[in-house]
Amino acid sequence: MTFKPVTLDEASLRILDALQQDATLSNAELAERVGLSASPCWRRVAELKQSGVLRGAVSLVDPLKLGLAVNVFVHVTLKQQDKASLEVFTQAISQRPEVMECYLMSGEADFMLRVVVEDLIQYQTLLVDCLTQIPGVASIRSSFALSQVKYTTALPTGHLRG
Amino acid sequence: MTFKPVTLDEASLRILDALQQDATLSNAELAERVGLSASPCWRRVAELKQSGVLRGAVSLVDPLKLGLAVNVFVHVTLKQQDKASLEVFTQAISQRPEVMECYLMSGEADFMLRVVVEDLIQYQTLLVDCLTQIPGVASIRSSFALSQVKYTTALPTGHLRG
DNA sequence: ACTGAAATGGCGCGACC
DNA sequence: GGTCGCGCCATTTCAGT
Repeated sequence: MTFKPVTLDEASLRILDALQQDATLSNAELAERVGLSASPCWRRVAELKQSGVLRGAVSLVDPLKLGLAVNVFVHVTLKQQDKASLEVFTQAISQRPEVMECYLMSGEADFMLRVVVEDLIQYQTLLVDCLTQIPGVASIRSSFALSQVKYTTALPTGHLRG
Repeated sequence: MTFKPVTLDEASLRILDALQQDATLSNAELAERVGLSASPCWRRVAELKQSGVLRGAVSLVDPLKLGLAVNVFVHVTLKQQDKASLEVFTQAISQRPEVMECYLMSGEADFMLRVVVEDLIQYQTLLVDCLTQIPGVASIRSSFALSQVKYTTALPTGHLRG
């Protein structure tokens, strides 16, 4: 299980902050930025990786440059909430590349997805070819985003300091 | 404006796919993976960067390892939807590190946020100290995620191929 | 546990085919 | 788009404090 938190001192938190902003930093630059010298900095990064705090690094792409202008939030309810139904839905959703995020929700809707598509036509295709085909789906409600005001991958670390 | 899409051939799409999965790939590894040799591969990456398709690279951190177990979706409506009100809200939200995403929505709610926090106490703090303090906010509705079923930063590229 | 030096080896990056 | 190769610099180890 990946569930146990970790104790992190100030230096490690600084490292996480810096790397969440820019993963291309060389170890030398990173060390300078967090106020360590190269070796201990490198050691901490290695520890953070192997403890699973740092999960890897990814490049970020501008969705508009790919023509992906539309974010759709999809609220899905299932006919039954038993484990098997959830599993089926989860599996079906996970392999769809348009589905960026999926959450199991409390309250009325069972799942909420963020889907990114070029246009409404393409969303309709996803809807009829995929979502409505998944067994156990009772209802689907879609909300459309007009624009993305903020999007970050950098988790807050303030709660772990004073 | 960062709005104009770009024409991308198969090799560039392969590069984007690879880098969206793993930004730590060296140019040599990347070249091999996409079936190019090093120089042309490097040239393409440079072009993708300067055309703004590649926006940079970030490290991803496991939220549970930081004790950030709760995702909250917050639906906010404003008293008026004029430009000034939107601007005020946008500004206030942008600097809060707990706010991971914010979208301007069509339909009933004006904004939708994804907020990540340790627990409900911390969410309550954000609510009363920040969200309800923003001038022009008419109503706030919160939905809680029980778990994150899928989360990816990798945009789909399939729509740009055949 | 951090520092600094030092060696090695990979790779960025240009010139040229 | 591919090949070659120089030279830089980041990574990694080791000894020292």
